[in-house]
Amino acid sequence: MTQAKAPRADAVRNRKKILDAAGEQITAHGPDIGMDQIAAAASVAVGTLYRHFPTKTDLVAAVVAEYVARVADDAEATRARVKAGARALAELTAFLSRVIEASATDRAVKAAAHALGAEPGDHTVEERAGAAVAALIRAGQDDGDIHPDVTVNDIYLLFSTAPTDRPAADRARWLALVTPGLTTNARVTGG
Amino acid sequence: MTQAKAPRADAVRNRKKILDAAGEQITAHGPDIGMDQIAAAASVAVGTLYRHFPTKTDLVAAVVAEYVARVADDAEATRARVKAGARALAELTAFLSRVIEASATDRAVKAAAHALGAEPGDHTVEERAGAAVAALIRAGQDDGDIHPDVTVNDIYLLFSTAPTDRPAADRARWLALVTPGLTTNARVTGG
Amino acid sequence: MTQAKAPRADAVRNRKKILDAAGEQITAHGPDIGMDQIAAAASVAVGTLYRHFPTKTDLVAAVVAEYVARVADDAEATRARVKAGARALAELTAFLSRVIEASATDRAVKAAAHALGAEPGDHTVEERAGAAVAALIRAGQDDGDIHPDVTVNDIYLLFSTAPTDRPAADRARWLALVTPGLTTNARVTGG
Amino acid sequence: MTQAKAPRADAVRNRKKILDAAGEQITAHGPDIGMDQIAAAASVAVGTLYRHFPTKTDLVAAVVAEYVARVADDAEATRARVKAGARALAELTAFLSRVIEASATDRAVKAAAHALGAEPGDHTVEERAGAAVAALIRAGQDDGDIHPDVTVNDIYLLFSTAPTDRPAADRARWLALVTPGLTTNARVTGG
DNA sequence: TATGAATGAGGATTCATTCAT
DNA sequence: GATGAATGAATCCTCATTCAT
Repeated sequence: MTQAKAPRADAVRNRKKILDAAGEQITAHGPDIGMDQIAAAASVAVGTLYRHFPTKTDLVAAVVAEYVARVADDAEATRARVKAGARALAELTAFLSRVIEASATDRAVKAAAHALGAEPGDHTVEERAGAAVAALIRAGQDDGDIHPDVTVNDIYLLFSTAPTDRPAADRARWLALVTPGLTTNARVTGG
Repeated sequence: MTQAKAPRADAVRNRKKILDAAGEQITAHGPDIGMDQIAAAASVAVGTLYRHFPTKTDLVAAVVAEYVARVADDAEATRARVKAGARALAELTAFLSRVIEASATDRAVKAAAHALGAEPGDHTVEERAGAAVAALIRAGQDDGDIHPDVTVNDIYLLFSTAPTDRPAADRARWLALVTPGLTTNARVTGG
Repeated sequence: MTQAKAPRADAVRNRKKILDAAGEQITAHGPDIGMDQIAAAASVAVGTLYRHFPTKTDLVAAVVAEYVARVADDAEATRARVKAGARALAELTAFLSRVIEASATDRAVKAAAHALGAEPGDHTVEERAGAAVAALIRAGQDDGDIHPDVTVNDIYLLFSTAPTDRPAADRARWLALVTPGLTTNARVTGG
Repeated sequence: MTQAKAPRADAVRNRKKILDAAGEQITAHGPDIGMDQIAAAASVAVGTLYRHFPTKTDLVAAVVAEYVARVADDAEATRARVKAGARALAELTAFLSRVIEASATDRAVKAAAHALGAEPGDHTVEERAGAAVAALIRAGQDDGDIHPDVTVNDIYLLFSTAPTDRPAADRARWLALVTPGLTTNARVTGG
């Protein structure tokens, strides 16, 4: 009913600046980076930072949310490609790989979130990603490539345990070790 | 003649108390737990704590070292069993499982170590574990159970990414997902 | 247009309060006085104190600098008087006396500075004082009152060895003992 | 009446070791050196150190006392030489110089004593030094070399303000500046 | 609304001193 | 008597958060 609070052009701009700076700083210096330093990196005063995010926890949660949103976008794009005919297993693997690479950049963000007990604020985004990944899995299972037991939670489990802070070679090897567990004939007892 | 410098009885006891308390507290409250709190949990004064470990980093390193030593012991016992005729793959998997279960207790300790840049002091222990694991792998490869590409580093990679802070069900599922990558017929292209 | 960044009024006031309190506290209780106590004496929180002076060393250095500045002012005023016709030797002696009296208040500050290895930040002030004193000496030498060998360093040497922590009578006696060394016919062998 | 507590050979030896070590350590690292470190330098345990000196203050006082005793010895030797015919003023000056040189070594000891509010324990020694110096002064006054106003306290005043922590050149210059104040024709008005 | 100064609890660490062995 | 481990108050400093301008 009330008007949607007109311009706020700079407020929006500030929010973005802060979010970016926070991501960079946490990535670069770990979760113990100070709020003052984040503010400085964003060329804002601490007060402004606190106006946008009442708590450090809130800020970190927002950074994580942004990251999750990117993952969700990627997941949906991947699903679209599969719908258009791409092989599901290959796409899923590539998706996993991409996410891990991205995480390697955002390194400590997860740690920060965990350390602060930050709760993901926006469940919508997660559901979006979840739906897309579920579709990918189902497609792969229909192809007969992905093991029937595999669920979305398995993918999350792998995400959350990926060696994002290790060198690229380790990350690649890890993906290679982990992929068989998703495929049809990967069961040990299958031999 | 050979009494080893009389009165170290309580010092030894204290060292143990501190190490245990540190493990518990870090596990329970993360790496940012205060030294005072660890001291209190060990029923010691901070000074005592600092007499045994000159730095928080040193303390955490010691906790990690203790944990690593236990893993090394387990690895050697496992190797012994295999030498005595047990099937290598099954033993290795069980070993992995056991280590992860134990880690679940020590939860944040690794994180603390990493956050503080703690260096493992005693490389001997690591080598001990490494040798035992290498022997296990070789035995499994001789059995034709373990994939020829698998190395000790792979095992470490899995260790370090295990979801130690997740519920038991997740840990079990993770192990199931990851095992195929170690076995002979786990190659995707094998189908 | 040219307002100099509005609201520094209280910051300035606080800086002054801190500097004063620090001087008093160090004077009264020596260099080992705690930062918390200085803060309390200044009616400020420790944080404020650290915002103004990032280190105890910095704070002490600032206190010393303030003191040096006052000395420099006095030196210049004295030179001005001499330029206007006053007798140089008498003025120099009086100046020495005044500085020592002032020092008696600032007592342990020098010790604190030394103990903390505080470096004087503002060499300008020292040069200002040095120039003024040099002029005084030269004038006195032109008068034939001050011994030709006397240099600015001699004055500094006397400053730094003045018994600032002794009762007034001692300080006066010390000045009397030391003055002959500066005058023309003070050479022992001159007799 | 009771026997004088027989041997204690090692106790005596320990006391000496501690005193020496304390002197060295305080000289080298200032008054804030730890008791543990002094104990280590003396190759004793802290407990032993505390058996001999119940308090850090006591220890420092003892170190100072030892130093004062050496000065007293020198003073008496000097008086003896004057009694045997040496010129009093020259001897007094040389004595002053020697004491300052020695002090330069013991540097921070005085500071330590002051910082801890250490009271000189053995007034006998001081009286011994005082008597000798008084005799020297009187002899010089009888010679007509030393100004009639000069007292023992003046000498103490100079002692206590000597630039013991400055380079040798400064110490020499200081002595030159200060000597005229002690001699007969040092009065300004004498010209 | 943005700014940045102020707050003050909390953290790691030190060190004189005590006390069990 | 000697030893050295234990104690714990005290110190310097940091940092999330509040609030006056």
